[in-house]
Amino acid sequence: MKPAIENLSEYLSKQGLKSTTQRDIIFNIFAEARQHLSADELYVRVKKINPGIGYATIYRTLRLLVKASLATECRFENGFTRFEYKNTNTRYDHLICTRCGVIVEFENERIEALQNGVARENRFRVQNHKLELYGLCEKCQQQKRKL
Amino acid sequence: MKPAIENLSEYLSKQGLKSTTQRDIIFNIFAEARQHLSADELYVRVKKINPGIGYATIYRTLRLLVKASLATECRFENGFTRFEYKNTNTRYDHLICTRCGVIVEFENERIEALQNGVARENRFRVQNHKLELYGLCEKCQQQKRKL
DNA sequence: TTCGATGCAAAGCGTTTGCATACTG
DNA sequence: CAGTATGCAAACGCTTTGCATCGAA
Repeated sequence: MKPAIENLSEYLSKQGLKSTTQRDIIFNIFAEARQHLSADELYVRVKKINPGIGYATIYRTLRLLVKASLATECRFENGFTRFEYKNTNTRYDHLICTRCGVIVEFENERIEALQNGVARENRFRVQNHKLELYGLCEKCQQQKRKL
Repeated sequence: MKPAIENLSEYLSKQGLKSTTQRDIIFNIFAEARQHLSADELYVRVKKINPGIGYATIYRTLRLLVKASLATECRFENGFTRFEYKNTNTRYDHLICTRCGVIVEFENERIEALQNGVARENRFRVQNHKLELYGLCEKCQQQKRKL
């Protein structure tokens, strides 16, 4: 895992890439959201600020952010893909409610230690991992009981 | 988790659905493969036995198998989707080589116990989970060293 | 004989790309 | 000024669907 570069322009100048209004807008909205966004959700929000920005730029910028380690792409079950702003507080494991879609991040170092053990037994060198627990959040459990 | 129905015709008759040559061929090839197959890989294999079968039938049958709890759909990172034959030996956790794509299944009850603990703390009721460790398998680590 | 299942082709969806234009460094 | 970034629309890959026909019960 490379350390995240905290700001975009640093990455851009290091790579000889250009800083543009669009990239700034997209990155700011994305970073401020502090939640998992789909490309489309991001597009809608960006449009409100600058309606001229196209879908392609959203996707291109998201890929750029992933390369810059400023974002992570998560493909959940049911086909939905979300992007997540990545900073030092980002957790890589998720609880996902299959009813309302709420996502809770968590981290558990004992689980991670066991994962590393499993990898070692299989002579794998782990680069990254993904742990997702699908189920019902508290609210949805209650609502389901009422039905 | 519902218990897997070991054979397809049992499920079909229970649901008032029809048993067809196509479903039999697809299911047999799928079950015999005993490995993760993409819809396309399955299609190619099925074509060899009965070239008349169309893509749509593959997809429709796969969805049927998932409903029947005879298959699981796994969406891995990098966008590839695989279907996995589900029987009592099926493990739900995977080690995935990011270089050659090999998939190793594993199971670790200590990890699962910790997962349940995390869910409980967050008042989630877990329905199913997904644990994927991405990295390099032994062979690919060695090959990379040579380059 | 009825109603589900099939094959084909077309549509759908989310994402990527080619190209001419606009802008940054 | 050179070369990257943009917006648009078209292309893309994978999956689903509409429809006429076929076949199992």
